[in-house]
Amino acid sequence: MEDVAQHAGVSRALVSLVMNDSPRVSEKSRQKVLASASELGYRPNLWARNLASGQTNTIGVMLNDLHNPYFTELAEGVAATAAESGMQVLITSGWQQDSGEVAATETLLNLRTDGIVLGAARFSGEVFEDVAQQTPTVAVSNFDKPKTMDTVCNDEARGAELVVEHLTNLGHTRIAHIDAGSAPGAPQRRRGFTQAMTNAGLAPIIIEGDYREEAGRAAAESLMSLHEPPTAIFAANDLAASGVLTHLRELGVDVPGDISVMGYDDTVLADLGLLSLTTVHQPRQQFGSRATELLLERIAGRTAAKHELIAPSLVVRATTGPAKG
Amino acid sequence: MEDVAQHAGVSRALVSLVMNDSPRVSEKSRQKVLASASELGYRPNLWARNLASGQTNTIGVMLNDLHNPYFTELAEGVAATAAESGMQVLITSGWQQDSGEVAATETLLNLRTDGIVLGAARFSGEVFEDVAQQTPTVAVSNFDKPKTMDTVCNDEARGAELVVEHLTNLGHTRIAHIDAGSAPGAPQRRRGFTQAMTNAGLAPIIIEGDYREEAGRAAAESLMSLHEPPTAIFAANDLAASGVLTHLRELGVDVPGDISVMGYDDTVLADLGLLSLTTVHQPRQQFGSRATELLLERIAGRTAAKHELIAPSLVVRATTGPAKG
DNA sequence: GGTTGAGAGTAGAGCGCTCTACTGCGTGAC
DNA sequence: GTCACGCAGTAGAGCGCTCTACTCTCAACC
Repeated sequence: MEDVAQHAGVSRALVSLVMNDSPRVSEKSRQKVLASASELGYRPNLWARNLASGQTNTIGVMLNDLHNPYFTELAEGVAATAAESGMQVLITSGWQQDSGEVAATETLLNLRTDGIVLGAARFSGEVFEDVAQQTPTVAVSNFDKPKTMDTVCNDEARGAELVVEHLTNLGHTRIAHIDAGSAPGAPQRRRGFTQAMTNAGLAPIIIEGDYREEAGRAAAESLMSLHEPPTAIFAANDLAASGVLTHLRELGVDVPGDISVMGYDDTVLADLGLLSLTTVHQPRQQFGSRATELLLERIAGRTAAKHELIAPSLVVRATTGPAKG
Repeated sequence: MEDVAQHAGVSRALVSLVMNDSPRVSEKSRQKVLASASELGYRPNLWARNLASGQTNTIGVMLNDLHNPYFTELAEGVAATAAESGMQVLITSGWQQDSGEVAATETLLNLRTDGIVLGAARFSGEVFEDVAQQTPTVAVSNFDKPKTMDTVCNDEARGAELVVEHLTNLGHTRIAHIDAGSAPGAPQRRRGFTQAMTNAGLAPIIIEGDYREEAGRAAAESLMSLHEPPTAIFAANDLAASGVLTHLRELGVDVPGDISVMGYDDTVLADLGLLSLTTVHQPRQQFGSRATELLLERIAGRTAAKHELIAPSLVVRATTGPAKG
């Protein structure tokens, strides 16, 4: 910077003004400085800039896992909205471990980003509430409503309701849900399912499982060996639904002629030709962009906590049809 | 920091030493400082630390796209290897745009990370060679061998060779390849295929396509309407292979009884029960970790460029079998 | 008792920038 | 001719840390 100032024959302060697009600079000196800068290959040192200005113009995003499209689409939403307000985005990942999440968050905290969007899988409340104490924070997750941060989450109950509505409209009454125990989102989904079934005057059938394909396959096997198998299966997620479809195909059961199958999440799998899975779409990017909007509000000074639910939508493909008979 | 020093009754310098685990500190004052620090909720400001120390202990990773598991697994490899040497990893994404890639790289450059791993899709050589001029750089991509940076890339030719070997061993002679034009990796794959076929004394059949499912479906349609359809199809990637399988199922063609199908990449799709696709596995994490090793060497002072190929491997599942007849 | 030296700690400059308060200078009003 | 004011630019302190060079203390040794 010193060099640039000298080369252009001005003060360091003026270089700084130019680099920050200040209006207080005449066109002539702006050109002069810009020319010298590019000639000398000068680029402002962000560390120094942020240190001096006390703000980083950066939003930190902590994601549980980069493999999971759920989280990366979330990040994409954050990036898009952040870009609109001229903010940078820095991503750290917990690589699927709780301890990694904490370390990754710690990194962001040390970096003094203006705010943090948490894409944590599980919510170790204590830890993260501590974070929220120190910097504006918005969490995208399914958990309680902490006072120190905002939350954005999928309306899982509504999602389960959409499933039940769709299937009952098709005339199904014996509907089974493969649940995923205490995995993220699963309890809410299960509760929503039970509620919606009860409201419809139907008896919910629930079978244990998890979010993996093998679990779907195993659950389908149990369900099909029942005295009176269900006519529709609502899997924990798309991957589990894939397991269900695999097993049904092996049995020679026609989908959706004999049995309807639904997934959840609307991942890339659901759209494959061989699956064409009817499923529930979560607007993941919207989670990210809404979270960022809330974060910007917080950075601007709001302190009261907001908690928002975002409504999912139904995507009908080829695995659901009228109930048989 | 000032506060901590005062609270513990020591100098700022000592606090700094404690925070950096210096051996020059007595156990007693270390405890004292640590206690004060946690009591006051002090955490070192990374910006200031890096500014003062002139090094960041951080590796930057620029990825073309976070959606693509190829890139995220690459990042995972980087993170794992970087962690071993106590380095932090910061990720930026180009969100699938060439301009985004440049901007994301620029961010890392401004951040003065100790080095950069480039996970660019296309290689706009000029731009990135410029980057490599300014900081140690390793690229993971399929392109030429620039002098200013190291490269790690998949041995696409070997991958195609594996495919041809596998299929010819099963007795196939009419093998078609759906290519993906000039998409990343595709030309190398096509060349490898042609070469391997020629070496085996067979005539390569090549049909145009791309990396999407629909392209696979369309290509399969063309191939099956040939006077003498191939007995094996090697798709551009797993997604295209899925399109092929979808079309073949609609036609009632038995896979692998009538026709064998192979994908490429070994993505999560390939392992789905309904696909069970024989494919070629790219050790993506290994790309990342090897790239990081090379980067660390460069950071340590090496300047001569190294260019490494990493060998893929065959994953046999259920879509390939002996040639009919 | 004096010297040496290792160990523990400190002072203070400096990293590369921003930002507040200030200086000149030219212009227009009276 | 004088004063006020706005514009362009500058000086220099300070952001929170590290790091070099230094001091001080105390134990060991001759």
